[in-house]
Amino acid sequence: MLKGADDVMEQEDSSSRHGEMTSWDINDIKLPQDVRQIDWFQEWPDSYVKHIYSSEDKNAQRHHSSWAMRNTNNHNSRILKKSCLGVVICGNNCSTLDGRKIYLRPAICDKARQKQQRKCCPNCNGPLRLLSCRGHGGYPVTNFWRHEGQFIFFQSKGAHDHPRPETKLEAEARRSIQKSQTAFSPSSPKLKRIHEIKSLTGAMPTREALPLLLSKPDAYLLSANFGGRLSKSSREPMLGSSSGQPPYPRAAGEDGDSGEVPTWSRSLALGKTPSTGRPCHGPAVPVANPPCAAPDPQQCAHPGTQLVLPVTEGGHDPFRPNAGPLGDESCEEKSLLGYSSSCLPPPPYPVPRGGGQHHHQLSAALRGSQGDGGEGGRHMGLSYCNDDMFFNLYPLR
DNA sequence: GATTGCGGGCGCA
DNA sequence: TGCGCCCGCAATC
Repeated sequence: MLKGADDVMEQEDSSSRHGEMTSWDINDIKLPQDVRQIDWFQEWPDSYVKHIYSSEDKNAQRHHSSWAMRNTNNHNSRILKKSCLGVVICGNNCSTLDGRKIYLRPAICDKARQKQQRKCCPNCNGPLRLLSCRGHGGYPVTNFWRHEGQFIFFQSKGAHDHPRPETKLEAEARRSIQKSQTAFSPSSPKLKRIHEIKSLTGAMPTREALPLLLSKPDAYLLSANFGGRLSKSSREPMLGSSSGQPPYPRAAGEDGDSGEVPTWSRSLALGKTPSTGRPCHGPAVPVANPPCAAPDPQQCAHPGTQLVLPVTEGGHDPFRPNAGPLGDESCEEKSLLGYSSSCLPPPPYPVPRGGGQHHHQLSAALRGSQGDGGEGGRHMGLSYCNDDMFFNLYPLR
């Protein structure tokens, strides 16, 4: 199935960019050991890419991916194979106030996933639907991990044909908040304060009130460090000790993968920053009045405290013509997300491939809501961001 | 409770 | 034989 195309793409990836560096296949009996450059850990590997990580890289050690990847038995104990589970979407195809879609992270465990699909959309209370990944010849994208000596070889086969789900940390945060919602009674002082603020601002507080509900605020900072560049483990690829000539990590995105915006930006976009700044008055996170076609919006358990994570940029270029079974949805999703509501300015650096789409989305956001979509309030622009946020965030880089 | 890794087993091409 | 997938188990978080 599409074997030929796969091979071509792999050839392109492997030979044209790094020469001998990636002229290997995960199934090779012998993998290169003369690695001079190792890669930053890629949180969103996509397409037919290969990476060589340091065996010291914690994320690589744990075979992390922000895609929801489940273990697949390939009957080869030397090569760990994982296949993509896709993304959980709202069956109502609802949008948040600022036009973002619901892209939940599928539970990895089968039972948990079934249980998850019985739950309702956190935004409109509609049914959830699993949008499975078919980016590899109609089958899920597969990732392969292989530990060889001081390196961890990674190979991805297939291009995700669905939006990015929320990251693991985001999913955990969402669960924490949902737990918090049930833990707090309506008369809870914290909830009361949230409602007060809401009544004052017309929008949910994000940076002040939400942390009160979060059980693990540190997780957000962790999330910010999950991305390659900021990851401690990635910043310290400790390979020089043995080779004498340290194989410095290649730049993210150089290998033709998603080259995504650093995770911190997404995390910050989620209102995950510590409450150091003033509240961002954008529709950054919560949805007070979900503009969805829910059967009965009042079914929402706690409409005022629903946290609808922007989840991902969603703008993942897989919104290509073959965007899968949800043709119409994918159309609409093209205009999604981006920085428009993230309280975060665009990265001041050229973003590679994957990031390019973010840049593109941002440009669209800056242009306003022209083009597709056109739903009111979808692109709220950067006026919602405050300058403090801007200047406080960039030093993080 | 959820995630992760492992391995047995089955069906298909 | 390779691949995709299901299932169960154990360890871990």
